[in-house]
Amino acid sequence: MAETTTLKTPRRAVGRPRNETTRLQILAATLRLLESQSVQSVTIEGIAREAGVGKATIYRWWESKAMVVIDAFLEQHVVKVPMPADLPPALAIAQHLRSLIHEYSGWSGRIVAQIIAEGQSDPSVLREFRDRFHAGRRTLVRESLLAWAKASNIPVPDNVEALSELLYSPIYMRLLVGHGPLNDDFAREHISYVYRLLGVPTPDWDSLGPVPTPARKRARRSRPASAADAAP
Amino acid sequence: MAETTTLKTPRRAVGRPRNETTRLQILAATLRLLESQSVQSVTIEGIAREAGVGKATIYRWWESKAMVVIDAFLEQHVVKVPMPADLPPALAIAQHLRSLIHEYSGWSGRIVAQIIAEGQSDPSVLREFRDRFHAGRRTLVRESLLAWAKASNIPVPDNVEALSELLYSPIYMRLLVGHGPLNDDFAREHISYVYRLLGVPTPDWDSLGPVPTPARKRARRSRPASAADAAP
Amino acid sequence: MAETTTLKTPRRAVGRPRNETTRLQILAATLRLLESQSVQSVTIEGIAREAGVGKATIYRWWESKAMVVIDAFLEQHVVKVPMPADLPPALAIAQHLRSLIHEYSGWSGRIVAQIIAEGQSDPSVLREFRDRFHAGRRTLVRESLLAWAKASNIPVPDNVEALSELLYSPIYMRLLVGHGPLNDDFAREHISYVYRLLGVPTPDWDSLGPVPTPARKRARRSRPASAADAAP
Amino acid sequence: MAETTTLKTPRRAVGRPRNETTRLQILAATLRLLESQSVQSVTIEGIAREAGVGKATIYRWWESKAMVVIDAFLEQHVVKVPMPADLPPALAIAQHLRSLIHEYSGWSGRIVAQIIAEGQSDPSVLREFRDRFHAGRRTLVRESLLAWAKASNIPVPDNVEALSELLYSPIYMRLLVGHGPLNDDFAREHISYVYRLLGVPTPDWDSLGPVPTPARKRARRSRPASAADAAP
DNA sequence: AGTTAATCGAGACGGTACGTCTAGTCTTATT
DNA sequence: AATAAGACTAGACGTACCGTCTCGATTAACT
Repeated sequence: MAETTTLKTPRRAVGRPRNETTRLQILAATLRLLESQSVQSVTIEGIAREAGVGKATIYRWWESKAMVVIDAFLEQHVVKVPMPADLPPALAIAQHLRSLIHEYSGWSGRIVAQIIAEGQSDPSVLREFRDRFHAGRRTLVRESLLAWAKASNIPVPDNVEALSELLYSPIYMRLLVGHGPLNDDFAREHISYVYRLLGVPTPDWDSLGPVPTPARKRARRSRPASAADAAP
Repeated sequence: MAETTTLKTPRRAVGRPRNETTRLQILAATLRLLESQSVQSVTIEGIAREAGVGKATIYRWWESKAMVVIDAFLEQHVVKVPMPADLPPALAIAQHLRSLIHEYSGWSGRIVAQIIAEGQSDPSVLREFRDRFHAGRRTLVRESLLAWAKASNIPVPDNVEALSELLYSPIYMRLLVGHGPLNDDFAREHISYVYRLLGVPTPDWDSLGPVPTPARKRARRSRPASAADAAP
Repeated sequence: MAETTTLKTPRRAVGRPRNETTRLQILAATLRLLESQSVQSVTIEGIAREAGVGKATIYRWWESKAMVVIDAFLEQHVVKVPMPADLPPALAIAQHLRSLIHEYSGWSGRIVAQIIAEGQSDPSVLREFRDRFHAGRRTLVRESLLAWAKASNIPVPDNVEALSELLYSPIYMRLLVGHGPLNDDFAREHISYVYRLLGVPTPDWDSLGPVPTPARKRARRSRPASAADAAP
Repeated sequence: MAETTTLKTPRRAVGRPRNETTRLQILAATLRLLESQSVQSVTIEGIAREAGVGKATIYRWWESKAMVVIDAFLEQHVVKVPMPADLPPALAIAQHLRSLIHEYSGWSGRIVAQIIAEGQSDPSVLREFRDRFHAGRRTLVRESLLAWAKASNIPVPDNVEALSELLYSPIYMRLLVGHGPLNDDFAREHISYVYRLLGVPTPDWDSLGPVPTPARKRARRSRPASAADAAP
């Protein structure tokens, strides 16, 4: 990404240095706009206006609107969906997926979906999405799956990604195609079926406790655009 | 929607009737543009120009650019990915998925992905996509799965859609997130793992024959925008 | 004009004859629109809509919007500003001019001004205006002036039109340029000065009675556009 | 103390300053178009195209097409019709009117007429016309008339404007209504009749010399629309 | 009574302009 | 240098009319 490179190179900071406040204003303004608009309908002009910043400043540091959105989203999205460390792999993964589904059912899901959407006509956005959203999560899950495979004898494929994909894809497909809701019923149905296929007992849903809603700061006041509104 | 006007109703047909040629010109022009541009970068103005048609004519019959694209795509997409009727369910489904993966690896996939992308900021587009692309396919697969379940004793879930989703989602996710290629290796890997989980022998890949490439009319001359360009 | 020609030629009235009601509907609709809009902002489309009539019907019988407006205006403008017949020429002319000024100070004046305005980019409109509005009035005044010249010995020019123009022009100029109001003070000032120059006693204003406001049917509800709103 | 200096200059001049070249391009393009089209048929889009300028730039600085036309016209109309300073009032006024008639008989007249026409549906245009075309001229004539009145004993009215109007109006009425030509014969006829009424000897026409055609830069190549094409 | 020709409503259609908006780039003054 | 402000070209937006053009349905006068 753009502004993260500055640290690496001990650049001779000639001239006025970059104003960090400005960067934060831009990201904050972007989030503010995303509370009530879709990524598509947000414009760089609009962000500049909202942030009280020159358009050129945005163009200088980000190569596209979607990149600003990604930065803005990650800036506040500190509460990433974690992989519970204190549970056995089977439960940890189940809980993780459940949290993800819950997370994606709201504002965050809309943003993620719209970032992927932007990526369909801009490969660099999609790459950025993969690198900064996806890669980490994927690694996390792979490790959990490998641990699980070592502990039990579930039929893991040669390429463990195939199983990972089996677990993840239905969530993303619902997020993007909206052919069904992203709720706890779906979570249970999906997870327990896969576990059944794996020959593993369905985790006791209630013992997992409530969906960990870790202090959502950003209320989804008026959802942006709202695409995938469920379906029969 | 536009041209789906119920023919059964003996419409008053007052005023000058719609010109079918014009409709076809618009759809043809749209396809022509989509060969070299992304859906996002195609404009209604551009379609009108290419088709030699007034903008208002497009606005009169379609409520958004994406709707035109959907119509245009379906108009030529006569070669839908079929469900082979002469094969046993297990093989038919495998072959069907394989065809779909192949189909989505090219121009069609890019268009479908970009339609879904448009849908992220316009619910009606997503709905239209589901109704006209997805619903039919889904029904087809469900019936095949039910036939299969009756014939063998694979562990079908209560809701057969859960299995359907397991089969389909990884394809759509690759299409949209681009974390991996949509090629025959993926097809084999994905299908054989799910079949293994279902306790069914992996279909003999070679006996399925080559991917049925049924007379592709529309060559993907210069791919539109190209999003999900593989990944590490 | 269009529909007046039919009478001359004993045209082979084959086919469906023209519908007189339609013609009246169009003219009535036009007047209705002119009560709240300027001639410029009235459209043929709008007239057709208001009259519940096909656009082509208007195009068939009138060659431009302005022609419709002229017809519509004259249709109701039966109460033309008359030349009082029972008064001596000096008084008749004074009274006539006074009436005209009063007439032009309201809705009628706005319409006349806007017809002349349309005429600036369409010679045929201006010609029509002259033939149907102006010619009659001009003749009337010429005759009165000649009668007056014969009766008294006012210094009439070789071309009596020059005097006519002196009397009329200031009214039209105020109507069109709006550098001053069109009210009774102006009428008095203007007429008495010209009469003074002619060596004729100023007519006794009060003896002329009130401005003859002959049963204005058409209230100027909301004036169209209103241009010449007086000035210092 | 310090901030008083900043307040001195009212010109904030923040942001990129206006490009004067652009302004001139727009006005030049407007004049170029007006050589072959009527004001009505000129469009802002057309001006932008001709000037090689964005539409928004025009909308930023002018509130209507007519305003651009007024600016463009005045930009080149440096050769205003002057009031000869070296002649006695009677002759100066005669010469001035004669020049004006000559001026208005061509391209300039058409433009002025069409600006007034635009003013009939847009009060601000008419106001602008009065302020920038008319006011100066009016003042000039009033002063000449007052000087004349002081020098001789012509019957000037209480309000000197009434006489001014008598001299000017016939010219404007011919310009706008086109019931007669704007040529030297008309000039002579009109002026000599008014002078006769004023009890002043008709100026010796030939001694006035030819109509001062002061280096017309702008040839009227193909007249715009041509409205008031004389009349019987 | 049937034929014929024109009228009329409705509205589709290719154009064109509207006035607004945003994309990116560029210019100036300020910090 | 970096920044805010904003001018600038370019071009799409969606709407409104233009004037022309089908349609189908009427409506008389003339076969």
